[in-house]
Amino acid sequence: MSKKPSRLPSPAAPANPGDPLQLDLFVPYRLSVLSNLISHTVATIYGERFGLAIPEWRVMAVLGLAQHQGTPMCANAVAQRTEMDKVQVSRAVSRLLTLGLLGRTVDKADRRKANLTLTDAGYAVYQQIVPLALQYEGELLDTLETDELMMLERLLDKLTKTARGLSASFQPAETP
Amino acid sequence: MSKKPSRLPSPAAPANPGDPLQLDLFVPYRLSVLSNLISHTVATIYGERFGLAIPEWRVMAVLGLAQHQGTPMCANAVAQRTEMDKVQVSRAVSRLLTLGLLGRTVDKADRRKANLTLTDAGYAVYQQIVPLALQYEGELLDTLETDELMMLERLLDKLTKTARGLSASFQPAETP
DNA sequence: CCAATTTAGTTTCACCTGAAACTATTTCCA
DNA sequence: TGGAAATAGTTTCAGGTGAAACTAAATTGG
Repeated sequence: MSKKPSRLPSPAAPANPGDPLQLDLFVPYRLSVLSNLISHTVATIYGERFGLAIPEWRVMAVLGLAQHQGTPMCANAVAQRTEMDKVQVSRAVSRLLTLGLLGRTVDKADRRKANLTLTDAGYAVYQQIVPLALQYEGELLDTLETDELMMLERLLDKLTKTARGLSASFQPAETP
Repeated sequence: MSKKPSRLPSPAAPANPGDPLQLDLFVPYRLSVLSNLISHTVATIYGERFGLAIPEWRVMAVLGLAQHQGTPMCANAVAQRTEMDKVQVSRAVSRLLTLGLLGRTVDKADRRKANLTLTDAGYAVYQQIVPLALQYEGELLDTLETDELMMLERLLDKLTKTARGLSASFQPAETP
């Protein structure tokens, strides 16, 4: 008849005033536990075998793809692509430079920018990590049926979009 | 004919050697972005209005429920319930004690333990936060259809279970 | 019984992290 | 032009965090 009863079988939500909240039914909490669990495992894999932390791996991941496509990237572009902030990228890049996995060349046209590329050593590491990462993802998703996998994709997209909206609406934004 | 082609429409997974990995199709990465986005917003809400960080709120959440059920809890039980480690719990508890939101009484029978309870002030804060938390969750999930919501539940459970298994298998476990 | 082990919880240490301040360069526009 | 504002990237600072060491109490078994 009407639209939809605004989440009837709702997760944690009795939503009657005075009702308690059960943490392990609370979606933000559950997502956080899941995400931390995965990140921890993945960090262990990268860390033990390659001495890389997740931010470093992410930088390499986007640069590896850029390399593949022949498009050099500057730190700022990496930051946008990875959704990390520029401080994190700056630090990850400097560690990767020290490790000799990255090269940096100041842009001729705009000397504030520097193009980042994987060195041969960096690309070799990249080519070792990619299959490991995909293998982990594969094992994680292996118990899901095809329809569940499709829905997971869809849910990640929808929730991320909604969460972005809520983030913006809760952090009022400055009006200078 | 056979089981299932082992994730055909797989997310990030071309899985052919040499193929690149596209970060924004990689499920662990996407989950991390989503979870961070949500945690950040939620932390802002709790932080601005109550001066509480997420670990503190989690401790209060489980103690609030325990209170509701008349079951007092010690720090260790809180740690298990929240999936935080005991260090984190210890710190959160001591901050909450300082804020006067928690009371602690050393257990008569086992003087290593201490029962933790929300003070009246703590319970008052708890009762203010719960609706805010549920409201945030509600808004986050509001765009989902009923079937999507049910699938979300199921996916969180399945993935968490699988991730736990993978975590164990990647961190060999000690054999003393 | 009492030494060895286990358990509850705290402290230490070394590192990570985000926000804000800062430098260097470029762009904008009066 | 040339000074104000914007942009790329780094550094600083003030916490937060986990692993490991530590304290205190309780349990175990010889």
